Amino acid sequence: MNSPDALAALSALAHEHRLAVFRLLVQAGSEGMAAGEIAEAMGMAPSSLSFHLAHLNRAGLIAQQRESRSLIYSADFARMNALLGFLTENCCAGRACAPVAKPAQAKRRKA
Amino acid sequence: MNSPDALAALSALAHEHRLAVFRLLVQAGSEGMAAGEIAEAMGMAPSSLSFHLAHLNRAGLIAQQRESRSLIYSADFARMNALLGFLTENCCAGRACAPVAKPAQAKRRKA
DNA sequence: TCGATCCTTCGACTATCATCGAATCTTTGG
DNA sequence: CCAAAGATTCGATGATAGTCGAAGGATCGA
Repeated sequence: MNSPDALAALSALAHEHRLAVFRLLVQAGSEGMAAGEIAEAMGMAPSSLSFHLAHLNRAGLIAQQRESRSLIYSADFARMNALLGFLTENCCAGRACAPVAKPAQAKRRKA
Repeated sequence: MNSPDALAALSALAHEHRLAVFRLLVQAGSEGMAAGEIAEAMGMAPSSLSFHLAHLNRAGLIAQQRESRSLIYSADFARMNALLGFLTENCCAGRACAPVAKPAQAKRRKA
């Protein structure tokens, strides 16, 4: 992942409602959720939610798929993983900034 | 790290200039950099930079330390690590963010 | 085809962010 | 104490984000 993409992803997650929506979709798993379900769960106006979903979608963090009259949204785990990779590489400079890192254990890790 | 803190950190990093500043400080390591040096490296007005540094500081991502007339800023790796931990835990739902997701079951309400 | 459902787009409004010069604060050397 | 250096805070301005009702596009059942 490059800087502009990471920036887009960060910007998408850097909002209370969008972060909550994304976490909801993460919990929903690969099955995803319909826009209406999300709106109800979040208690927000459909048009407002749509705005945020579009934002997350542009950043590539969620995918959209039509199923009958409903639009199903689901989290893109690969994209999220790529973001974590970018942050680890570029914002930790090879230091012990690994996600869920064990205490600094130099080279050999004992299981 | 909790949601509000993660949100503050994400919001701080979700800006082109601030992300660049943070990466610069990460490269600078524990030694840090003076505000003036950063401003010159970034090519931005001192007051603008100060605005962004304050933002990063509020989010806990950087630390401030006076050294004579200069103010030295340095990246807080522990904080960054905490952010990565939050994202991994809360935005990957223990799936280790694997591109290959888990079992799918299609049991959705029809329209 | 028609009406209902589901969702997005549009339009207008408000709130917050980003920028930068000028003024201000802190520290230092003499 | 005074002047200079290094940064921040203030103030004004332009730009962007977020909200939500109303209107419009897509799909389905009958």
